[in-house]
Amino acid sequence: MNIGQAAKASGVSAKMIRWYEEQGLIPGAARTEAGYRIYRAVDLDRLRFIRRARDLGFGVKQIGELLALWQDRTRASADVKRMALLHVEALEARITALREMAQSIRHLAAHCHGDARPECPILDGISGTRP
Amino acid sequence: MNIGQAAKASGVSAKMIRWYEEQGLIPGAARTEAGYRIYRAVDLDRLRFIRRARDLGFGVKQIGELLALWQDRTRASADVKRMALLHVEALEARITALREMAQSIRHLAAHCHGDARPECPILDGISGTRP
DNA sequence: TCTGGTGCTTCCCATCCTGGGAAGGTCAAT
DNA sequence: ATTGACCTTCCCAGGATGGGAAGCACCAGA
Repeated sequence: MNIGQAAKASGVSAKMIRWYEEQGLIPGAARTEAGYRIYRAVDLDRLRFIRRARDLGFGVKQIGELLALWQDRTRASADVKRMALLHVEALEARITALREMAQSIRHLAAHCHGDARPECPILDGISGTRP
Repeated sequence: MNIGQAAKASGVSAKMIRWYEEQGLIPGAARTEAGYRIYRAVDLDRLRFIRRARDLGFGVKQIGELLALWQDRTRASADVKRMALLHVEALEARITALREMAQSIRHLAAHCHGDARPECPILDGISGTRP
């Protein structure tokens, strides 16, 4: 299977497959004589794992750790759970930050007429004219 | 006022001040004969504006637009409000995505014993073993 | 006046993940 | 044999920030 087919089958673009290989997230693929990368079904499992982990917001480094845990038949589920919950906390921190931004802007916007007049509490708020 | 003092007074690091200048967000500062950038009080206003806008999650391009609106005494407040609410929507989209990630992980983790045993629904979920 | 410490300058690198595109080689079907 | 789709590597971009190096400028104290 060529990289393009592996990309379609796994949902990871060919570009990203090459990049994950470069980052050490997947082992260097076998090559044909012409230099084409060759993938087998088992490689697709790993790619799909990576894609799902990415969809869950894990970073490359964490995905590496998850892959190691996945391959380690003797790992304790506690190790995985700890990683997962730490990641949830990180996500929640980002959510909180974004929510505060949105709330601040909504607050400013609530006082803005939003008509043809130039007076604008939003710009006043950002500029500090109206603290 | 040197760039270091402007940085302290505005809350924008010297590095970022240079970068904003390069990006066209602030006009090229005047220079001493030795090449040092010179800032005046009015420049600080602009820097503080940028910092607050950044704190609200606006990107460089949007901050440029906000600055233009800020300087334009004849703009309609509706224009500003539209931008602000669009940005709120963008923030909410990101929040939603992050919340879905966190929720998915929490769901997987809820079924994970988190003890010394190797069985782990989290890894099963990511790998697709347990769809 | 010399000197040391601090601050300024530019330039490069790294992050984190993704995509675009160029130049050139390969494969398979016509 | 030609063509079109696919592969290879390499470079570039983004968006915002920080680290650090090499070299020059400034100021206070001896």
